[in-house]
Amino acid sequence: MTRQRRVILEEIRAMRSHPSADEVYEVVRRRLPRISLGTVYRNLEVLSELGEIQKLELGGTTKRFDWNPNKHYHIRCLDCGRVDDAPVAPLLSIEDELYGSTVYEIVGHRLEFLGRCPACSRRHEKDELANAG
Amino acid sequence: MTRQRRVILEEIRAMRSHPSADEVYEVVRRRLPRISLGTVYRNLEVLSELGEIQKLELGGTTKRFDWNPNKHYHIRCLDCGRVDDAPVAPLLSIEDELYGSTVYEIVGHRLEFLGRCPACSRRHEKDELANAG
DNA sequence: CTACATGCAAATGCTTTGCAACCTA
DNA sequence: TAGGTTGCAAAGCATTTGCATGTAG
Repeated sequence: MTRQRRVILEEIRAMRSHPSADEVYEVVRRRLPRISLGTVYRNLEVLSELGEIQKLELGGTTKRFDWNPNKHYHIRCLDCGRVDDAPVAPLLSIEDELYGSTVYEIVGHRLEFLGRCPACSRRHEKDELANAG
Repeated sequence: MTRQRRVILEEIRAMRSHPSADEVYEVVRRRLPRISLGTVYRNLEVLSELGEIQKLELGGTTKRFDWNPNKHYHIRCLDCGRVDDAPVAPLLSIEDELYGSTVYEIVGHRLEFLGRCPACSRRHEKDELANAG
């Protein structure tokens, strides 16, 4: 556990959001100005393998990281990419529906909700009005 | 509707799989040797906007395309990336669980199953045995 | 004829990697 | 001091874009 790894973990836990590697880098840099982006990527990988954090592969190009390593779902804004936890209980038996009807060995599932956050929702309404007028 | 666009659509429908842009390119190239990868990307985008095909943003780095534009779920092999349809009925009311408990305007959801395809399953078992012995 | 589409190549954005120097246990 | 880790820079990969030319309607 190096200084860099410890600070990265501390900062992610302090943020309590769903930052990209680059966002983690920007925050950690305030405490460790000489840290490199590569180190951040490597440690985010290690920390998620250790089960300290969770790597999120949601839609879009950028991976995100979650201070909370427990299984839960997320909702993502289609306009700005903002991600929040989705307060929906895990679907415990959904995978059972596949037994017998797939050739795959089932390992898990991923559920993501798509929507518009309040800020983008307002902007969107305004655009609609403008287009209608 | 250019020759390129028509051929791309025909080939995706003939494949009936879940090809990446590059895989579409390789197949279409057999009929149109001078087509460019950029054209394939642009047309896949247009065709999915037209509702002729569907763009899939599953986990992993690569986007895939589906000849079937209707909503349905998929299962992806964690080892080789193979993708198949998941024979699970769409969850019609799952989004209702979010009403009132999220600040987002809900637009939809995405569900993906993760597993191991038969080929990788066999390979995995062999590895387990090797490690145990 | 005009607007849109193409081929090509360069650029983009995110992520990974090779390597020598550097810590940490 | 041995092995993992770092900073740096370059490479990798999927995708997008600028631009001059070509083509469909």
